[in-house]
Amino acid sequence: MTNAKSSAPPLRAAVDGYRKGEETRARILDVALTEFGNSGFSSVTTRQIAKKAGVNLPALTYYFGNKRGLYLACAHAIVARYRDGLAPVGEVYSATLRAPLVPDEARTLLKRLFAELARFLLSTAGNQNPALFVQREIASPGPAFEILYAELWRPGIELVTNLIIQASSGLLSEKEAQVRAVLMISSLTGFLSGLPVIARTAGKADYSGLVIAALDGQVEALERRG
Amino acid sequence: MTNAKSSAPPLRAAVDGYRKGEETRARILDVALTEFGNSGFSSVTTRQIAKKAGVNLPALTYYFGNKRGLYLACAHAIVARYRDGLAPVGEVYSATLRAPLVPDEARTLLKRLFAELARFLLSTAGNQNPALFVQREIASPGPAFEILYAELWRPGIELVTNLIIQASSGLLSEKEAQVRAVLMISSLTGFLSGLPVIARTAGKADYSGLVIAALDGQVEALERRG
DNA sequence: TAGCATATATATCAATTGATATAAATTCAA
DNA sequence: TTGAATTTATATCAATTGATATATATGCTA
Repeated sequence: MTNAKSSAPPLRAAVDGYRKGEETRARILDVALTEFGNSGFSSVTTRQIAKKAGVNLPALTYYFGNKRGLYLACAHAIVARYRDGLAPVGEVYSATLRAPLVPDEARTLLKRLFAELARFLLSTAGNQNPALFVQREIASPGPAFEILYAELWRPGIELVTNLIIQASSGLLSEKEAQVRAVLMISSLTGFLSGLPVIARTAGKADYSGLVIAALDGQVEALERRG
Repeated sequence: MTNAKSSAPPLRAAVDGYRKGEETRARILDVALTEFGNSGFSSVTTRQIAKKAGVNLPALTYYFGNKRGLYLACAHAIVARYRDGLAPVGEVYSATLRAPLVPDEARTLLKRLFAELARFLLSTAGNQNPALFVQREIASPGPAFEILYAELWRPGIELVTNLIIQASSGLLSEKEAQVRAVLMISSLTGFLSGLPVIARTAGKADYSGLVIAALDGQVEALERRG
């Protein structure tokens, strides 16, 4: 006996037969991703989301249980989106685990990693900014903190820290490398936050090239032996 | 005729005779700074603030008009705090205006500026994080956006951009320099957001030295002629 | 096409929240 | 000390918000 009430499905899973339902589910999630990402959990009302998604209020409950559930679904979607978007650099991760790297290899991997990350974050369409969502949740922990911390933030920092240590041929301590890792990643997400504001004065150009160049410079600037 | 109701002062200004009032006003502002800074405008309720400040609800209205007014007062307080905290580097600002700088001078000034900024931001007591407040407001504009943008963000970016251009002896374009400026400043504020999370695994040590060293490295890495 | 699971819509509830009317208490100067 | 200005407290309002009970419509399969 798992559930007393077997009528009225408590939650709609992401996979099912009925096509229509999955579409509206996706539409709601899409809007929620945008709204929560831009304004945060408590600034957004369920009615706003329902309206923008073209559904009525109980639909949110029907598909996601409650507001918190919808927020968590967004977090999971973001994690998945990162995994997809950064699949090309999956090799980087495994490479660092395989064996110690020559410093120059580590630098190359770092550059590739940040280039891919910058491209991914700067290209996400529909003014959905997954990085902003994550940043907000890290800065002031909400319902989705644990997921995003465990699935994205911590592994990301660890990977970059590890690569930085190897790029410096051990010149940098774990702590020093960690500080640099956080600074570099933060610079990217912070840049994204500032982008709409920058676009006020400067044009709304494509910044990925400039950002990648700057990050390359930072990698190059890491302490090296000799 | 400025005001129909001359009874019941519509807002308590910051300066007045009555001592007690100014104290509670300051206490409310102090709590608001912490709460808004940590959680943002709409996550914080006026009751929370009133309770933590040891006053009752109408006190907020009495001193600040409404929630928005209190939030704006926080923004102004933050601007003032920045001005005070960064007074030592006021010279930097005037120096860049005086005359063109030799690249090495610009680098020195940049390092000093970031060192002071890092020290200031990493040392603000009472878990009040002015940078987080500003960052949030820039990332998703709220009632205090215009103030913080005009008084802090824009001038800060412009100053750093200007210094970076001079440090690179004109090798970097305005846009390239601006990207680097945003990245560097963002890295610092982003680091602050992540600090509580970092302190989870690593200790809650004093990071200002490490951060300043890393930022120095970034300044040193700026393109230079020859 | 019959019938049941799925999906959408209406109306409404209870709690929270920002705000105010109003009264009591306190402070300070003459 | 008196008295007016200032400050604090009580009680309450109206709007918003998340959530649900309930009814209707739609889609899929046998």
